[in-house]
Amino acid sequence: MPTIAIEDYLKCIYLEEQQGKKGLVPTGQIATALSVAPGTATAMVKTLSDSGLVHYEPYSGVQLSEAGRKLAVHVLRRHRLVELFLVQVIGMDWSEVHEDADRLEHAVSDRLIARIDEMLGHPTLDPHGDPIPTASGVVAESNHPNLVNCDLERPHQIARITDQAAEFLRLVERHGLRPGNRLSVLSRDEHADAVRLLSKDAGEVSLGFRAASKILVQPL
Amino acid sequence: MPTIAIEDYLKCIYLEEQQGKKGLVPTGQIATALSVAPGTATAMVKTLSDSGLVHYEPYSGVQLSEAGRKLAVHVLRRHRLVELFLVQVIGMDWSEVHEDADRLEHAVSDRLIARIDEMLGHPTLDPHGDPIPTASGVVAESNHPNLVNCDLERPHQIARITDQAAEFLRLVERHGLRPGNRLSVLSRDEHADAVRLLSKDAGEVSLGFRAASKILVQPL
DNA sequence: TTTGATTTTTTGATTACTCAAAATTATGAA
DNA sequence: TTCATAATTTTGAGTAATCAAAAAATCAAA
Repeated sequence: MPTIAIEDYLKCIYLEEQQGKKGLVPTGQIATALSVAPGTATAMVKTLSDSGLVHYEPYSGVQLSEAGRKLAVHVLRRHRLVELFLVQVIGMDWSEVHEDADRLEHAVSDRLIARIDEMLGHPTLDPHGDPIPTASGVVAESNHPNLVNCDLERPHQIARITDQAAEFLRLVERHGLRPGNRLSVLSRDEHADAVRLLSKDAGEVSLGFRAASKILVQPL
Repeated sequence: MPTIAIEDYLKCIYLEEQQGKKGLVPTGQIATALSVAPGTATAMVKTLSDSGLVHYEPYSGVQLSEAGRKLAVHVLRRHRLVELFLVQVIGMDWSEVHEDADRLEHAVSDRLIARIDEMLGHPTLDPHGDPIPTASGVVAESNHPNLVNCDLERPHQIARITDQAAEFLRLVERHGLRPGNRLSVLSRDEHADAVRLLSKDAGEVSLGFRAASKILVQPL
């Protein structure tokens, strides 16, 4: 039975593999993401490798094995279903469910997660627009543009927020940028590091490129 | 922040203090209840004592301190609210929620438990009839008779099942002895270790004294 | 290509929890 | 009261996860 730490590392490696497009995830990146010392991540990565959950290339990084990917996706499914459950059934705010889900994902049984999945009608997206993996481990990949590379002056609908940090989500919420809402990008200024947009909900808003790239949209 | 193990030990000591009427809970009893080696329980009890959560008398046993009791009751509140939630909201069977609750009780935040409490209308009893401690730590104590010492040939209502072991609850369920159901005790035979009863739901049933003592009732 | 900076790994320790088995203390029957 | 039995504690050891700091490897810039 995988420990909580192992589940956390696998989930982390999976998410880093998703965004950083390169092949291997360096141990330092894992350490930063999980807020542990570099040596700790190296040590853990070695035990993951010994268990056959990752392929580890010293001084280069790791990559999930098939077994590791399966486990990581299973954890991610629990996390995202729990998030949606907390919003839809418990009535919590979408911007504050992440921390709770981070702990519940290790405690919910398969039986319980199956009931939740059923109650919610086998949903495919969590409250942040992230895809919910199926019970068999399939993750629907979408390739929405983000606010940095989408068309200018064109109506879009917010599809997904790819950063769950509480402070970021609070900012996003404050500017009316929750998934589903409409907006269009007015202009971008690379040098000023600024993206100006018009939100149907909260009027004109300006974001840095870093923040803007975390908001995925769909042209209408 | 208390670890999961510490929460488990405190909850266990609390429950043992409740039923075994004597003052101190022996370490061996804790070891048995938690399925750990005797020496493990002794070691843990010492760290609990060092943290001021129990009063420990070597070779005699332990007793919760005020701080320990407070923490134990807090865990118990989470456990029982989660159990009721799983039955009422998720629709799980009352006889199978204990294991899930045993893990969720360490993962639900105060914020979440407050929402659950509100959703359920600030309930006072869990699905087994056990009292749910209040947020401030008050536990309503009741002293129902059980099937061994209640009046014979008198209609009673089942108030509480004081053993959450899955196999026991399945047996209880099979004989229609769920909380709320009606029954009367027909006869008892100390030598045969048998209590015969008439259940409104499932007809005549015979139980041993050990099992019968775990079922608490209320005269109608 | 050498070197200085960065990243990664190694080393040595620590905390939390656990076990098996030996040593100790308590208990109860003769 | 004594002694065998039962319960408890101690001892020695192991696993899992972590850190700080030293050592090694890699990378990039001159």
